[in-house]
Amino acid sequence: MSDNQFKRGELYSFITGAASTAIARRLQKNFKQQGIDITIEQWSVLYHLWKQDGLSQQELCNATFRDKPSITRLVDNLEKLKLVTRVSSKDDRRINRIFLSEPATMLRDLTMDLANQTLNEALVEVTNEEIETCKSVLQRVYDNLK
Amino acid sequence: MSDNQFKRGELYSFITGAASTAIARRLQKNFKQQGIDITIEQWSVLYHLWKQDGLSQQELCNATFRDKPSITRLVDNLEKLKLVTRVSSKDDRRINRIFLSEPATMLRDLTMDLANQTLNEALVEVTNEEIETCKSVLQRVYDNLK
DNA sequence: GACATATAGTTAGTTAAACAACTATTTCAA
DNA sequence: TTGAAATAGTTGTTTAACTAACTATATGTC
Repeated sequence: MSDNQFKRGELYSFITGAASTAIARRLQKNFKQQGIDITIEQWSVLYHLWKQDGLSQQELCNATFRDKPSITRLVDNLEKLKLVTRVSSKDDRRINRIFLSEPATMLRDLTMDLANQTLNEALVEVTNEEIETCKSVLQRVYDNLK
Repeated sequence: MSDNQFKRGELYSFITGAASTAIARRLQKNFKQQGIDITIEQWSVLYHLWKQDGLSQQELCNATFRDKPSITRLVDNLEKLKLVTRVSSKDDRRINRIFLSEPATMLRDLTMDLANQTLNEALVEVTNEEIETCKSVLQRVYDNLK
């Protein structure tokens, strides 16, 4: 294996996403400690609905980088939990708009606080400048591949 | 929602791991195009065995950040594909050592090349200095949470 | 030596991701 | 206006992650 390959090999963590996995696991643990029984994936859907309620499933696909079957099943499970409801659009009956329930609305502030707290735990000893660099690089990586 | 929370909200991508997900998807696609029918998760196990053959399942857990059931099933599937074999240790019969098969050994160079190629696609327009910063930050994040 | 404890791995159940194949509805063009 | 193509969503199948509960083996202490 060439030196070049060896050096690249150190980028293994870029592929595995160890850091984001660790953050997601910690956030899940922090949710659980507060008695909040939703998955991080479900939370990520709620996150976008808190920003704008009534998104279609396709819009949720785009927002969360998930495919349509994934969103179908996440919405299925969120409906079972009575956190959202599907409402078929009158204008275009192919479209389901997803609306937050009262209990889901109430989860917003607490879970956002827990997300901030988790990020603070994660970013100890990381400067704002470094964070900006990471955000910028991760965005470029995403754009390069999409 | 306070300004502070709004700013933090932009760190959403740190939680979702959109960039590493995108890299993994692209690598999977590149494998498939070359007729290589293994998952990225299976590849990540082989990756560590290529560095050191005969690791125990527990050592694979540590190396890949996975829990024991996940490794049990990944090794199950790799065995079905005839890419590895479990060998019970004589010294300590609780331990399985996992050894690469001949076909798995042959996959090494091709898949490493594809991983490098995928990272090159991902890191277009990213400087070496930025990469170093990201690696360092992601490592600190991981260490902060483990 | 015996028993408590720790360690290595497996099994079961739920949730999620990826892919392919499918239905229903809308759009658009001949 | 009709029929092809595009769009929105669902279903089925396989693989994987996480938790909890489990078995088997080893360790260490009294």
